[in-house]
Amino acid sequence: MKSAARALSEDTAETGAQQIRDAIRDAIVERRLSPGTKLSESDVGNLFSVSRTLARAALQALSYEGLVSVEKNRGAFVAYPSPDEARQIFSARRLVEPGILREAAARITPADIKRMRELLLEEGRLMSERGQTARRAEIKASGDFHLMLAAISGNAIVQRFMEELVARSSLVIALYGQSTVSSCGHSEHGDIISAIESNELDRACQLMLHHIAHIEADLDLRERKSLGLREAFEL
Amino acid sequence: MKSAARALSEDTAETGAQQIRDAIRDAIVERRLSPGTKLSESDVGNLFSVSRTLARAALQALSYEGLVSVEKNRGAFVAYPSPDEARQIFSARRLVEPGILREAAARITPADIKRMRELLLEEGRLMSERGQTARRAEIKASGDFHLMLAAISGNAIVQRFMEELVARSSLVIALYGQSTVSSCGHSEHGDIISAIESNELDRACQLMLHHIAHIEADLDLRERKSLGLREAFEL
DNA sequence: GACGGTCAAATTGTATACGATTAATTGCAC
DNA sequence: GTGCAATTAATCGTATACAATTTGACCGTC
Repeated sequence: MKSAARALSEDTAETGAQQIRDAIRDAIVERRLSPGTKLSESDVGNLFSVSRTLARAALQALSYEGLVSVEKNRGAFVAYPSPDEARQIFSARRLVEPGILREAAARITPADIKRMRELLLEEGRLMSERGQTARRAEIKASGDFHLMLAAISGNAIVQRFMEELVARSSLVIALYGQSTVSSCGHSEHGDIISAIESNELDRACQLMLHHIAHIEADLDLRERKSLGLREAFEL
Repeated sequence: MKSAARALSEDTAETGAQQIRDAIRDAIVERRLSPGTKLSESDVGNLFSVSRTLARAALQALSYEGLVSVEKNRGAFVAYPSPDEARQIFSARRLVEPGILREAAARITPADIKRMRELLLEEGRLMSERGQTARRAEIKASGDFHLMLAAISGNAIVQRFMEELVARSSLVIALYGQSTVSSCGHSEHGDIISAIESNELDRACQLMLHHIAHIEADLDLRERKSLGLREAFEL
């Protein structure tokens, strides 16, 4: 759907920096790049065969999305969200997603529901598969559920906001997630769709809030300071 | 409060591009720059005595906030939100602001209330004054009310989102606003504070929604398509 | 005189170059 | 051998330079 949105606006293809940005973002969201990894401008540039100018632009863009943090005169790193940031991310999701759900439910079409069910199926299929590739695809699919709702809501601004929140959630889960299993309770997605379909709006919102709480509950957000040397050895 | 937030993070002062970005943003929000105005990279660079590199970075940053639109190979322009975009902006505000209000109410301190009351006083004072300078200050103060609530909510992510929404709202009002008077019904701000103070949370939310609806109602969002050539001449 | 195409001016897209800041390594003194 | 200081290497911050694209003008032709 992203390519479609890009196609219709034609020259929104813009500059090559966008492609690099998207590539790096995907790598971060799919957790091929770990939080804290240094992203040197030269390295990024060489990797994509462009100058530092474009690499820098891409990194700047990612910093606006909160996926990388650039420190003055030090460089860019894959963001390493603090426990507090993590809480804020999920707090923001609890704030926004019920509203998105209501908007989406008001505009959803049978075709949309069909596509969402297909996405769910794909998600389930990936869940049962083995291997890193499947795991990464699953991570993406699980986020796509929430993004698709945002897309259906028809509000591009809120949609972009959700894209940021979902991406950053992935980082948080990578850092603080405990269970090895999927980031999202898969069945909960299906329940939400069903509730929407049967017009039980309030219940759908409740399910959504529970779903988010469920994800957050799987995190271990204890403040393990970046280098707790003392405790790391003196235990 | 912005300078305070910047001061404590110290080297978040970052690059000179940030300053340029802020300066242009202020100019847009205070409506010294009209929607559609071209922002040539060279001109911006010369104006601030920096190279095109920094000017470009600043414009890119503003485009992420939706305040300027950069068209490939054509340049950057102060954003000219379409009626549909305008509706999305206010729809997003209706979606987010009640939640912000609830969060803020849960954490607000007497000191916060005092500061907000001071802001309200300042707002009222500016409202009675004459002149462009006062008008611009009033615009800013009226937005600051909503931003302060977001700040009190303690969620930096939601806060940033609100900053974007408020800034873009200013653009929309500049374009489609009808009444010459202030962008926001001033008294409504006071009512909201009072409701929060007396712990009437639901009523505060209702007031907020009405307030937003009130702003939107003052707009003339008839589709005057940028170049409705046909209708413009064939009538 | 109107239409079409070619050319020139201006502006953006990208790359490279240079200065500044930070981090690391080496060397020296203790 | 340890700790500090100065130097070196690497990386970022910014400016400049060149290539590509667009825009408006000029000119010839119909």
